Amino acid sequence: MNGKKVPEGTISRLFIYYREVSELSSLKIKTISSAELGERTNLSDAQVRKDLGYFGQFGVSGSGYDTSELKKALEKILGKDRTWNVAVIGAGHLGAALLSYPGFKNYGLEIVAAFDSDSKRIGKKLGEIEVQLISDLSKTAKDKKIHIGIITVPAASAQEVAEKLVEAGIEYILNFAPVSLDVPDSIKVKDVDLSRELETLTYFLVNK
Amino acid sequence: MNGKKVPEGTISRLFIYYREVSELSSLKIKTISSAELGERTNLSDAQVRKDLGYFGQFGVSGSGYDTSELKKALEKILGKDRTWNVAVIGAGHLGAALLSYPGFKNYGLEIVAAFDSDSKRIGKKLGEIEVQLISDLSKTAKDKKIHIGIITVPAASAQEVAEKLVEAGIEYILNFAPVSLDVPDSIKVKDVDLSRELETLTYFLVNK
DNA sequence: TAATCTTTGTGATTTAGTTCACAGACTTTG
DNA sequence: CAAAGTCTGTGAACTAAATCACAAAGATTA
Ligand SMILES: NC(=O)c1ccc[n+]([C@@H]2O[C@H](COP(=O)([O-])OP(=O)(O)OC[C@H]3O[C@@H](n4cnc5c(N)ncnc54)[C@H](O)[C@@H]3O)[C@@H](O)[C@H]2O)c1
Ligand SMILES: NC(=O)c1ccc[n+]([C@@H]2O[C@H](COP(=O)([O-])OP(=O)(O)OC[C@H]3O[C@@H](n4cnc5c(N)ncnc54)[C@H](O)[C@@H]3O)[C@@H](O)[C@H]2O)c1
Repeated sequence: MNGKKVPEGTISRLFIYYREVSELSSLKIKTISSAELGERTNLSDAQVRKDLGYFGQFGVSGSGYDTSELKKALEKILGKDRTWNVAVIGAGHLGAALLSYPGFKNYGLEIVAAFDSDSKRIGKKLGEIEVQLISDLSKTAKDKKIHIGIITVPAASAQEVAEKLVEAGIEYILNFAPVSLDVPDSIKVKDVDLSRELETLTYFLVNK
Repeated sequence: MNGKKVPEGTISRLFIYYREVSELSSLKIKTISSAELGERTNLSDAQVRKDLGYFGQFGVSGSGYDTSELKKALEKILGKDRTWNVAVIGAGHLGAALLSYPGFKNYGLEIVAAFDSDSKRIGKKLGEIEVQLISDLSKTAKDKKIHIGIITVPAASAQEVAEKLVEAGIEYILNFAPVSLDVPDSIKVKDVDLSRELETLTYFLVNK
């Protein structure tokens, strides 16, 4: 990697390239050009090359990228050699959908715990995970080495839950509640605001 | 609105401002400055002013924005005076979570139909919606004036479903499947790639 | 009503990210 | 093996978006 700052968009796209070359490699397709890879991912050839360029030189002039080598290189860059433990807070509809999704494992993500405040839900199994009382969060987070917390509680409880996650030592939060969370700078939060994604579409529907 | 092109990020943030001033207005808080509004939404005061500036002048020097007036102005800008009909394709875990979410209504979004290809699911009620066979899509889309389609089918079926949505005359797609969809330029697609959101977080976990 | 304070609206500046474009590396063809 | 063709890697140019910074408008104070 050269010294330059890597845009977050680049990181996100590397995961797309990774999926694509994994597929290609398993199909025994040996090489691919940046143009073809861009074609398959709806990105430009220049974008593909520039993104990879932040981390080194992986291609061969005149032929392109060796799929299995690029796959290996991306695994190293992206920390794909290990699994990340995740906790879901809020075992409602959305939490249940996430807990039942087997696909995360393929991406090196493992949901290892689920929490709720509603005593009626405690002890129930969702997927392979038994729902625990939210007060166990701190202890379980440490025991199970949980790195990421997903907030799927109602908006009104989200800030409170975020604070509990911070207290439990979790530094990365994926937040599905439609509120702006207030957390220390050291904590990275990503918001997934589904209503807003849809609403934004409607604007373009009106103004096209 | 002045003639300049409005960034998509601005549109998305307007919905955040809208939520906030709705809340403030209902709390009988009469005015708010860009600095305070920014504080509450984790955005800068300059960002707030610039975003609103694309659409006109809504503030008063020295005191700020009148919450109920700004709310009304945003309603107009954002097309909040009407409801948008939405269809969910794929009545599995994620589709079920979306169908059971009552919150969309508050945002002017109404899920009016759900489709699946699995005959075991047809006829079942999820929330208030009965799951229909995917072959009914085209007719129902027209009858119910559906504008937006949400894809919650497995990755392998997503492209096929996207084509059916296009065929049914739907122009806006929210895609949850982790694949790049190939659709005509006139169709607007937004991807919500949950695995990738989480994976992107793990990169920063490794490289901090 | 004058002086002071607050806050907007917006050009100018800065920062970030994408696309261009081409020299040079490697491959293929005849 | 030389000529033509392909494709990478990367500065340079461009585009988009965020932040700055301040004049002007209005509010507040005394
Ligand atoms: N379901 C959707 O499709 C959808 C769509 C858009 C946004 N969201 C957002 O996602 C979040 C979850 O939605 P949902 O449909 O799963 O809601 P839900 O009501 O089905 O589930 C919420 C769960 O959180 C639990 N909970 C409440 N307070 C808690 C606390 N303090 N600690 C621990 N658990 C607590 C509840 O007991 C419940 O089980 C909400 O913020 C919602 O706005 C959901
Ligand atoms: N559940 C999650 O938390 C989660 C997380 C990340 C990504 N996703 C993605 O979201 C999508 C849906 O996930 P899910 O967990 O709800 O899956 P699921 O298997 O529970 O549901 C998929 C549904 O789609 C239906 N289906 C399949 N092919 C179809 C077709 N051609 N036409 C109509 N219906 C069809 C199936 O019958 C099934 O009911 C997948 O692409 C998945 O990768 C889900």
